[in-house]
Amino acid sequence: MPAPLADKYDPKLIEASWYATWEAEGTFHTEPDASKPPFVIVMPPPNITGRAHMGHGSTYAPMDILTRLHRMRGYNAVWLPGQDHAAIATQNVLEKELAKEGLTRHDLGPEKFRERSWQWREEYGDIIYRQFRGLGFGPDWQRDRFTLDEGLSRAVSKVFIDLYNEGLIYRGLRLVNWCPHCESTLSDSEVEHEDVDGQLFFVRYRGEDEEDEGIVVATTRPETIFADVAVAVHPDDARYRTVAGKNVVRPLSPGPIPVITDSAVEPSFGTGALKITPAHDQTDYDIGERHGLAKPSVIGLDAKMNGDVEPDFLGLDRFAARERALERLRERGLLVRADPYRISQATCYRCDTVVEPLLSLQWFVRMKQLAEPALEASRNGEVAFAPERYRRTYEDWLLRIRDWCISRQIWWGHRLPVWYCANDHVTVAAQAPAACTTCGDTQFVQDPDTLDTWFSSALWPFSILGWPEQTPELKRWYPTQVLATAREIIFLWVARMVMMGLHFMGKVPFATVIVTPLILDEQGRKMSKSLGNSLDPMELVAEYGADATRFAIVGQMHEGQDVRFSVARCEDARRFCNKLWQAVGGFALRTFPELAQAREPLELPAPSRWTLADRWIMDALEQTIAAVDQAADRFDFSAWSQSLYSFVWNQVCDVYIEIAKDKAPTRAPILNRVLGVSLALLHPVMPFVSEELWQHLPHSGERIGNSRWPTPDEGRQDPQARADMARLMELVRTVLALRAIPKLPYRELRDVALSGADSAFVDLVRREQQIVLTLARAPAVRDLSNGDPRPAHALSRRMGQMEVLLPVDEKFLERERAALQKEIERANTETVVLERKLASHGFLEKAPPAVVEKEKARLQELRAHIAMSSQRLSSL
RNA sequence: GGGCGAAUAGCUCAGCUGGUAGAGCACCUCCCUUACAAGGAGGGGGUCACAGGUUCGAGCCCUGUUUCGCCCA
Repeated sequence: MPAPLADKYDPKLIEASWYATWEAEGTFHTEPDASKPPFVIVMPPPNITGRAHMGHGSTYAPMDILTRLHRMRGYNAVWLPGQDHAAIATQNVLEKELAKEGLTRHDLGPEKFRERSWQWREEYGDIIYRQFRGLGFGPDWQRDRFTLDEGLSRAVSKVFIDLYNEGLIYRGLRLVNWCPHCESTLSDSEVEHEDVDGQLFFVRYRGEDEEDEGIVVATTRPETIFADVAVAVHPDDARYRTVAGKNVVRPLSPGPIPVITDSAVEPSFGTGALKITPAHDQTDYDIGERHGLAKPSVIGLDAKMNGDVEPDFLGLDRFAARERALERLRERGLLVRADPYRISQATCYRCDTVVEPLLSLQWFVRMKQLAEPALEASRNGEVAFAPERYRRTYEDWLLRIRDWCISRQIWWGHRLPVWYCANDHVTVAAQAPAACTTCGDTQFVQDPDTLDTWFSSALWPFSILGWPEQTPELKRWYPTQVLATAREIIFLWVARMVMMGLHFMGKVPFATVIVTPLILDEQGRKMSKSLGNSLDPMELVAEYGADATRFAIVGQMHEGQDVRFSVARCEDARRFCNKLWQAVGGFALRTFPELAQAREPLELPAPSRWTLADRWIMDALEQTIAAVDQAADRFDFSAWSQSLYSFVWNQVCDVYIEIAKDKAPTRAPILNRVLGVSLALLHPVMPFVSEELWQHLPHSGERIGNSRWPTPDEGRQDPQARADMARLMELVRTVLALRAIPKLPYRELRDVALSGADSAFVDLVRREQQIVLTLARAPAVRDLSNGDPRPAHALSRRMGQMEVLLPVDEKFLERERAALQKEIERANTETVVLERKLASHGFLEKAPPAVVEKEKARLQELRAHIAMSSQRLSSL
């Protein structure tokens, strides 16, 4: 037996110790088991430099919840953890560390830098895992993998080689996104676009003839004029018909360049004339290709000016060069004007540096052929999205997909399995070949570049399972069932996993992608370091406990809708934990010794012996089971949490427990069942408090996490009990509302009288008197229909056809007048509306008869109500 | 510029296939009633963003507009 339950709920006393117990017992560990259906989730690998943030709450908590749920449902459930070497992120973090020592990574060189990276991982890589434990996340830690592990590296190498041999990977000179700070290429998906205030400059390109005014071109990047090879206009643009085909003079590094026509030019932008700089802009590159133009470059990898520029520009930073270029144009009288303009600026997703498009020889994956099956898999439903709308986001991207630049000039990561001989012939192989097949040379240099981290991430769902080895895990657990992820990586990660999964495994890697919401601050803004509005989930855990933190986050996750988060949610969630704690420990265990002593669940008495309250709470439990079970299937974590919150609080605590204070013999076993099932339904969401309380109640099995998930059974519903109880509760609420009249002393109440009640209700009240008396805290309830005199002074309120009376001292009646007045007013306005409705021919003829009848009955009732209340009022 | 989402009580959000609106928090009043003051009871508060339309009837369906957010270009 566990130690007695503490009087007060304190998450610190239970969470860490339960986590340690579960981990030691191997609760989260699973072997492939063919006797059960699999339920597998691969964890989006956090960066080794990562720290838990609220996004982990919204993304990882659902995975933890679903894994725990399916374990309880009897699945072979496993959540596979792992970490990502996150090359660019790690490099950025390490460089900051090195800077503290006054060093750059170049002082160390690649070898030492890689050592430092591994060392860093050893020291700090575990931090986020500890945080995950603190949040109660339970992946199968024994299966932890790292993207740079030997096995996963082999998978990466094999995929590269296979794709190369299939002609799907190639090396080419292309315009790539270059981050001057990271000193590496970036794929299109790693570039972020942000609108910033800038200027649009109008620059004159004179004609070759001195007299010729030439053409005015609008540009945001005058420093690239040196690399202009043409000016382009739209072929249908009447303004430029005469200039097209002639030459104009480049205003910096003066020289003749042609005016060409291309339909890609947008005539409404600027002057409708575009300067063409193929080496520094993607659109220009495409136009240049079409017209066979040269691609001179004037910006280097260090983002400084080079190449064919005017001498004083050499070595100048690109932004300084912009200023000087403007100055120069002004001097030459060629700057026509400058307009304020919103520039869509491309920045590096890891360091925010403005990205420079540069011409470079890099490695690419040919995407079209890989994208097609991935598109088809979505269209035919092999992979589904929740919410469904993200299917289009995914498909649209695949439709417009471009080749993926995968070589990075980062030092930490998977080296390209590419070898160059002395004559620069390429061999793609895991190991350096003995001799070059082209020239027979035997000296090889491995390509110094590494692969985009997302390249290895794309293989995660099968590399993590041991591929290319045919492991039992791979056979049993691929494809997985669910992936949960933030929407910003649908392209970076999800789509690429689908492509690679289909290509190498022949099956989509997961059946359903849950796209989790953004956690916003109270004002609906994205949490960010620069705004300083981020919440640290670990601080929330310290303050409110992991259960409350999880409940607070997940309790708002409704159909993928973004979540405005405030700590008030945590407070509310913690109150709920406390409420549960008190219900189980403070009430049930203390009131019923058999609950504190029994080992096995108390046997439920035969339903024939259940009281109305028993039947009612069991019916409510049944409805809750159904609601939660369905919510879980829809990934509606909000409905899941809210159903339990209101069931436990409003039905179990506010009503059933009050009634159970009579200690009738059925109460203990019913409470045992109701609380036990509630805790089980709650366990995936709030693992700790549910386990602790469950252990103290009679239960079967060792751990709540391995107990059976409650399943709905319509046969156990009891609509009669539900209806009877609803009527009694209405009476209770009416009485309570009456006695809440200010200044009415609590003990003033003598009894409750009913006037005009129907006999069925009188019977019900007589039978279940105790419920009314307990909940309304009234000494007695009596029916006046058999001639009892009406009390001389009473507060009264109508309830349906009848009237509820509370005899009180005359002095309390003053309030009654106002209350009645108000009631009559309300009833009158409603009557007017109803009368109008019932006078309408359209309504009578076209509305369903049932609706018409209902409204008629309602009107009748209202009229009676008004009559009675008016009478009361005048008699006062 | 394209796509998607949101707009309902002071705040955060529910409201399933159309039948005149709900919860939690906050606020006000009362109550330390023997599980819980991290509690209990009651109460006030909403022309459901705006304008049209469909319908007997619209928070819900259709069209347009505005504002905010996210993604893509």
